[in-house]
Amino acid sequence: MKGKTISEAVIRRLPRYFRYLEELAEKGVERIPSSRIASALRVTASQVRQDLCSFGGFGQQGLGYNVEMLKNEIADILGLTRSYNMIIVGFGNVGAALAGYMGFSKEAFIFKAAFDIDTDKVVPEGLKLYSIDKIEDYLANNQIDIAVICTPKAAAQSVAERLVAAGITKIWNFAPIELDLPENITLENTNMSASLYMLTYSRR
Amino acid sequence: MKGKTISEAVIRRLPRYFRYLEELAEKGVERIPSSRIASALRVTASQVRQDLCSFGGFGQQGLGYNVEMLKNEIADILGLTRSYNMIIVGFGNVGAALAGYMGFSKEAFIFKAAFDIDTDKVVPEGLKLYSIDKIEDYLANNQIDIAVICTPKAAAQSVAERLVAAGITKIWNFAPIELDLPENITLENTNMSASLYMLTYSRR
DNA sequence: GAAAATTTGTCAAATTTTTCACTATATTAA
DNA sequence: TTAATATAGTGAAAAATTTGACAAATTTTC
Repeated sequence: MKGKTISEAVIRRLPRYFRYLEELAEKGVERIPSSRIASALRVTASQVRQDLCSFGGFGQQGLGYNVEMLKNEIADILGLTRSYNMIIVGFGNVGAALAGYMGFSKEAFIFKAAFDIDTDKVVPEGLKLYSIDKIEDYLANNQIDIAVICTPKAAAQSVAERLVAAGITKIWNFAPIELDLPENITLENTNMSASLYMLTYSRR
Repeated sequence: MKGKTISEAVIRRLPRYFRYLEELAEKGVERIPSSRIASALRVTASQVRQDLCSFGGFGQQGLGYNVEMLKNEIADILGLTRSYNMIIVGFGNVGAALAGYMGFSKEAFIFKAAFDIDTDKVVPEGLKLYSIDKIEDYLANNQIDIAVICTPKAAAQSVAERLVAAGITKIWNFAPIELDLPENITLENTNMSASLYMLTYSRR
């Protein structure tokens, strides 16, 4: 299926493949068959092959896939080969957790600054904390790719509007509210509850 | 479509409907048409109607849906009308963020205890912190519905196995690793990176 | 070196999901 | 009271996704 555009469904699975391949690479695994990827991720081997084939087919019949090669290919598709400057707005528990989170690569995602009402909070080495009033100033003088909203629900919409007005086009929202923003803004919501509800919902 | 089983795709959207309906209810909105739900959630009105209809059709032609009624119905489907006792294993940034998170209803989800190597950490009022060695003891004496894993990557698999051995069947995993657990364990992964990667991936 | 085993790539079928188009019902305005 | 408007429910078409099956390529075994 080379040359075709990669479908939404495939893209959504890429982060999982990527993370698993990172794990394998760390362990020094060099090659892996689709069947093992499948069982680790609880999907079918056919799906893994179909997915991987949709952007090129890097496997080798009889052998499996080259872990390093596949990992790099996926990183490239996901845009992880460059770096992104980020700011966090609202430095409460969630903001602090993100700033300290070890799950994403430190090279690709650079937390430049955090903004909060309380500027006396303790922040990790290297991160600067400013008053939330300074957002516009800061954005006028610094090139920022992604803004993360971790404010309480009540503040989220107005903060989002200010960010957009200041030129931000990619927003990662952790506030538990549906933001109403222009179509051209790329908005990703991380609804922590959603995943939890899948545990309380009992299938069948 | 009454009577039919609710499809996977619909279930995954229910938490979003639910959160939006909570918002509306808070604002005192009594009725809402599918078209408004659709634009708020950036989906089509047709999909909203189809989804809601799949578990009963609580709307009224010409009028829209009753917010309170719909919210309760979804809460019921998602299993949010009872409460769940939870423990957090690994009380770092992420564990602390969850314990303090305001996004999910405090009635339904009760954080009973946290476990960490360092028992001197500060925990919120009402939550007890134990040494991670005490997990088995604790689970033998307390009825717990859901365990949340927030340990570093390296500890996650072994912690998960201990939880399963101690009788836990529902695990919410925040550690950035694919856990390998028996089929009968309900496992939900929250991969914080996944959502972020959707921002760095540029469509088209 | 031949046979057996492994494993990908890929086509096509099966299934699921989404969208469309229209009917029925309710409300509002004239 | 009637016409216009708004809106849910629903069957069916369309689109997207997943699964199954198998040929082709490669490695391993004997």
